[in-house]
Amino acid sequence: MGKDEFYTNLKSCLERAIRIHFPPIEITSSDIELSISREIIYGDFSTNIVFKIASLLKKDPAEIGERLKRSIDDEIGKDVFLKENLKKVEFKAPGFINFFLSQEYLYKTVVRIISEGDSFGGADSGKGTAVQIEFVSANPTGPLSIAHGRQAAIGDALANIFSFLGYEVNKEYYVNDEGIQIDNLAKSIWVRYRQLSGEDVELPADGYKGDYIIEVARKIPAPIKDKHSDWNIQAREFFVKFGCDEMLKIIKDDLEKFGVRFDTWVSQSSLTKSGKVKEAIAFLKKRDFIYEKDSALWLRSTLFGDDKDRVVVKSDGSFTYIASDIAYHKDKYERGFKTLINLWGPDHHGYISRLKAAVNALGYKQETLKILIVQLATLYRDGKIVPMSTRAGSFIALKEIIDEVGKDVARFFFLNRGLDSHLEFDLSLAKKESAENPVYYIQYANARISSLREYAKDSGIVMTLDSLSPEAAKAVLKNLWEEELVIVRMLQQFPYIIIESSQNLEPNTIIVYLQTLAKSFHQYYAKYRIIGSVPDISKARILMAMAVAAVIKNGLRLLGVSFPDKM
RNA sequence: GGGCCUAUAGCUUAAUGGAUAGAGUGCAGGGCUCCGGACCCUGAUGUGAGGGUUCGAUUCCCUCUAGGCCCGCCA
Repeated sequence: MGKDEFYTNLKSCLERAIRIHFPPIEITSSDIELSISREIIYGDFSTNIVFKIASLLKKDPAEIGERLKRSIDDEIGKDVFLKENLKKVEFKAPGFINFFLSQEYLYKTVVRIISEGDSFGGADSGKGTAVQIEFVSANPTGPLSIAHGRQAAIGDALANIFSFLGYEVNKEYYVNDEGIQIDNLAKSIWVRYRQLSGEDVELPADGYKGDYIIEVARKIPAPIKDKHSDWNIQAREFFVKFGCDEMLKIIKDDLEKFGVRFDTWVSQSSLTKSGKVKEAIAFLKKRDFIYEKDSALWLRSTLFGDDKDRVVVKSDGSFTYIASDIAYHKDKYERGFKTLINLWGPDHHGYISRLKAAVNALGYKQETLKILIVQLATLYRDGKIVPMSTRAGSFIALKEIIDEVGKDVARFFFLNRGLDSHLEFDLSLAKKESAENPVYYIQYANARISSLREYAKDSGIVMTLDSLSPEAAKAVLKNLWEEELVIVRMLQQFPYIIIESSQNLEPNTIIVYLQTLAKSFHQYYAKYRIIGSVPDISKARILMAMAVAAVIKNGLRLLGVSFPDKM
């Protein structure tokens, strides 16, 4: 969890208390879990270490808990910093020790949030480590689908989260511009282009039937018009290039609409042409991880946990897909990335062990390659499944979804559940719900606060940290009541939430947090007046509200969702 | 046949092995002459089935049931 001063101090204090008062047991630092309390009544931080000690010593947790609590109190008594920032430590049955933050700490937190603004919740724990996230990487044979949308939303959010934590993040899109499907695309465009010139040519049975192919064919410049009347090598070469370029334009356009921008685009053909695939195989051969059988070249992936060895060079001399992927990942590491994160669809899960084996054979640690399987997104309309076939041309593109429900709702919808769960996107439901989507609930809290600040200004209360020194602000904040401090206690959790979300690679964690925070604020708002007759109370409450807005904005920004001042 | 993912309220879902399983939506009621009603309050409905490990299981293991996906010298 967090590495900030308070957290580290508290944890080492806890460790000392255990070491000193329970010397016979072996408890390492990693055994001690100190986490954000699940409920505010259980304090701000909790540990369940009592259970562990009790079970090691075969004693009653109640007895251990009381003893440990006293030890912790002693240790805190010796530490000026903790004494100031902690209000109380309690032992609560069945075996938790809960830590409550002091009001002093909470006042400081409000001031810190307002002064740090956009950067509150971030950290430099990444220390500029180069991390690459490769996602979407859809074949350029059609517009992006709903499944790609889900990956795009997740990949982009993860990239934001890592860069917020101080990592140097690269977002990459791998373009599969070689192989049978691309030939098929080229041929389909060629057929449409011949048809547009009035020829009677039939689309092959497995050709791409979508209307976008006709649109692409229409874009073929006039000088080419009658150049490729036959399907031959020259035609193929031209239509592959032209088709990929045009499809990538469509894909980039869709992504742009969705607010996702990639830093780099790497194509499979560029790896092949540069000789990197050959090099990678030669490299593995030198390390003796490649052998020949049935006139094909095989990778000894079984040495690294794969079920069977894999062909890398077919008997006809051409490369398999894994061959390009080996070269691709070798190239990623050579570009200096320390951690690689790949987002894949579930249809590729069987591919994980072979790529990990390959990475291992290349001499890199498997743990540096994290492959996240993003489960499918199935599209429904009126409870009925909408078939999604690129080839048959019958599908709803991501673009249409964005057009129907808007970017914010779409992104939120995609992020609002765990990666592992299948996502059911019912268009009719999404449209119906879009008016009352939870994303608006969160955005609304921020809009309310913006308007509140306008109102405050009109009432003659100007609140900025420029007009109020941190010391003066802290003095004003003494007017906060218990219910307001509960909200502040939630605000101070934000940096830990970000870290948690980066550790479990789930942007969803942030959404859950933001919803809870927004709820607390709305409840509070309905119950109390913020701008009232006592100026210092009004000021304190506005400062609290400003801090809430800052946290909501930072959270939404990481998710790629907007936070308008007016809605 | 082998493997991966999933199963929580009518629906969509949350919960690093911990405390009373938390929300939204829907349903039944109620709330601004007021800083934004895209809001708030009250109520009912619950972990697919069966075993096991553990002080403690929605979470881990096994079996079963149901759904999705994969198992090529395709990409």
